[in-house]
Amino acid sequence: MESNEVGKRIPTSFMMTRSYASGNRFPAGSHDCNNRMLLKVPELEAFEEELSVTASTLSEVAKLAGVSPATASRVLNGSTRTPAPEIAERVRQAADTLGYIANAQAQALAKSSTGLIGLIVHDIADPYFSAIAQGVQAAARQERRMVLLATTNGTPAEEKDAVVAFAARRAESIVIAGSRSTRSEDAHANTELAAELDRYCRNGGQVGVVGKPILGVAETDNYCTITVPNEQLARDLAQELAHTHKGPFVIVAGPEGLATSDERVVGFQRGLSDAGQPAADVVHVPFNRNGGFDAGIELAWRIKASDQSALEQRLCIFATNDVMAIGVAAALRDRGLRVPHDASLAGFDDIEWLRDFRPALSTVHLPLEEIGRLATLGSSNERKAGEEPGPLSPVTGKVMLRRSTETPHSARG
Amino acid sequence: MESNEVGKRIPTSFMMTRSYASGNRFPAGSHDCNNRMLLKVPELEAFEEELSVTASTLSEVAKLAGVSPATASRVLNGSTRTPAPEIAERVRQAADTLGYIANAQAQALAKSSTGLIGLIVHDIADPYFSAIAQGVQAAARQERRMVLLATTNGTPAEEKDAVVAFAARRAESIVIAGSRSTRSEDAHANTELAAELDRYCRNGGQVGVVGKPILGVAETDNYCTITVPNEQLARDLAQELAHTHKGPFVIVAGPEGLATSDERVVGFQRGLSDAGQPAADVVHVPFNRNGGFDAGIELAWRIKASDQSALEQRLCIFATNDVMAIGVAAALRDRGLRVPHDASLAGFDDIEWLRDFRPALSTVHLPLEEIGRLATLGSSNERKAGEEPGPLSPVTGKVMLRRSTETPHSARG
DNA sequence: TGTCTTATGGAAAGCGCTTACCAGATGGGA
DNA sequence: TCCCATCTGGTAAGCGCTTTCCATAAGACA
Repeated sequence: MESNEVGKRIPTSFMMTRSYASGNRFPAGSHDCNNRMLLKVPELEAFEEELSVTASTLSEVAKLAGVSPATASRVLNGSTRTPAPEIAERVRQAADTLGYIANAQAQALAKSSTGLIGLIVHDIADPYFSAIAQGVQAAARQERRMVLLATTNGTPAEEKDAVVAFAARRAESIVIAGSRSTRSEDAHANTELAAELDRYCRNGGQVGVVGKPILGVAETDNYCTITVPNEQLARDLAQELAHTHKGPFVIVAGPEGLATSDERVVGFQRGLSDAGQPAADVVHVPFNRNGGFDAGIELAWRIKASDQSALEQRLCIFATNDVMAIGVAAALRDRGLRVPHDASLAGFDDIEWLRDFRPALSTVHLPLEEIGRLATLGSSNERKAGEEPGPLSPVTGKVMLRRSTETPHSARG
Repeated sequence: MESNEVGKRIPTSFMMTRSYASGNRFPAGSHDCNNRMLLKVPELEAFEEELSVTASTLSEVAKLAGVSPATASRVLNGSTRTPAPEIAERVRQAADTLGYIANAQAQALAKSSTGLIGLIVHDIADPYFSAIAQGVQAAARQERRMVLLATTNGTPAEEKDAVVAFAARRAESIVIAGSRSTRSEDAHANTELAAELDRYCRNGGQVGVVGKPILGVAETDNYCTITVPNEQLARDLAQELAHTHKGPFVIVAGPEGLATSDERVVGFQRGLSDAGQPAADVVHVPFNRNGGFDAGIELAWRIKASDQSALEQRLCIFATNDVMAIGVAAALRDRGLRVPHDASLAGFDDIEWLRDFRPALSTVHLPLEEIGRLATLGSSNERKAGEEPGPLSPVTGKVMLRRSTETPHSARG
């Protein structure tokens, strides 16, 4: 195929000018200051189909409809001004013929509103986060926005990267879920995250945080926190458990410095103390199923070493989240111990898919999906007129005592 | 506050010209052909902070660095041309001072490449999908792209909407997971979905489908299917089960017309027939936990009505996915029946978080995360040079026989 | 019939970038 | 010393839209 160098200087001959664009990739466009390429007529047929290779543009539609791009825009993409019905129909027709799909990027640039909302989670495969994601997604749909997803493994550095990426994409709001780390080795990354978030807010971005506010971010109107009363709930849980459980308590917690876990530990201890019980031992392990499993192995050892017939020696294990609790349960089972027969076990979160787990796990119910929804809505511009900027409708949880913490009727044997 | 009507006709007085943009929302910009607004000096201080309200632009950086935007672009956003080190440094410095973050929308428009990948799932809270999402996310990160998420509840109509939305955003590829529906009431929506997908492909978009190719989409190079050998695997499973199980089989399937489920049903039946067993009864329920539960209630009834001491009457239940199997298990337990004591139970997918479920569920392992990764990579332009365009590295599953299908040693009682 | 207001379509600027092309500078070889 | 190839930064066009402003047409009213 003979193709001339592209250039506006080349005089248009009888050859047809054709839309070329960058190869045939989707987001088409070329940057020859003149993106028309010249092809010889004989070759034309072969490329007939490629003609449509470039997504059609508003002006193409306009041209086909015989109107100006302004008019086409007005009819196709809602505006205060509504062109005459007859014209509108023609435009719509043209758009249909061409299979026109507005370029959201261009619209975003022109209107400076992207309809994007960024979601940052530790791990989308974790049921805790996927439940929240569900809520975010639902809220986003309701507001006709799209969600951009980023997973970070819980490292502040990656969270920062995600914030930057979202900021670059001009997401209108960012929802960030997942416990903050207060560990010293994360301090630097945390500061950077805060700075980035802060800048994002100052630039008008809205952010919704699930859990603790991120340290160092100015609490502006665009900064909304969905506070989960972890401490209070853990305290409630401990108190309720202390009611029936007479033996020692052990807490299987996440790494020290993981805010959510820490809060739950503190609350639980406080609850014990309220009930006149001695403080619980705390084991720190990774904040996931395997962490729980490892802790469970340890504890199994301890349980076996104790006098298993003495009710006052029976252990009550509190894992700071459900997934860890499951790990603990698996480990105990693996070691031939039974819950609640040989030990009580409680978790936190009330992950939905655990409802069929047996023994049914005592835990603290958190309305995860609702939390996601609130964080999204809270970080939405919709929430402007006449609402307090503070933590909107605080999330409430509920202690759920189930089988896993029932005290066996008789002494164990 | 006194503010004049904006307009270029207003002569600049001693008043300061200030960047205003649309409110103080992030993706700033205004369309007064002149987006400078005039504020009286006294009011100025109050808005001092807002000055930075508009994210800074490349030209601002360029100006500050005393270079042209072209140069700034070249140093900041990688190009073949690298300006002199001294200049580059100055630009970087300026960018830093201004807290410049490139506007990805604008870049996308100019470069016509968005780095976006769209993911369509039925339900992100479903562990099956969240596992796939995990893989997609991982692959996306690897290719430095971002994922846009859409959930559809499995309805083709919403899937179509999602495709359109992604096309509008000029996502470079779309990964679509979740069973296709072949039900007649979905036929229309399916056609539309196919048409949309087809157009998307023709426009150069890449699509990766998990499971069955979508009917009616031309199989072009940009269309990649990650085929899951559902039928074969279900067949394998049936054969293995038939080895030890002597009683009747029942299949708890999703709605008729759900491709994935249908395939598994067909495969299972074939496996039974291979093994010389009569075909299984099929119960159709929703393709989720509750569907399984309902079916389980039914089956419990049937089990109880049968002679529970006769091994030849013992039921083996195959649920076409793990989540349904869990529902069945829950229902049986609810009715006082035990697995595998009173019936065998098998699922499909090998959802990760079921590993701690007891009795351990026999199932077919599918590398879900890998599937997500493959679908993403497969629909990536990276996969261009010298690779077959067909279904790349077919996914392989594996039958996992576990406790839930063990035949009790003695007759039941 | 003439003037004024109100609708309506179009021209064009601009959103924030990238990049083809250009012009000026620099250096090497003849 | 002159010419040419090479390098570098800048200029400006253009990505695909939206929206302001303008011109014109159409009524409204006196």
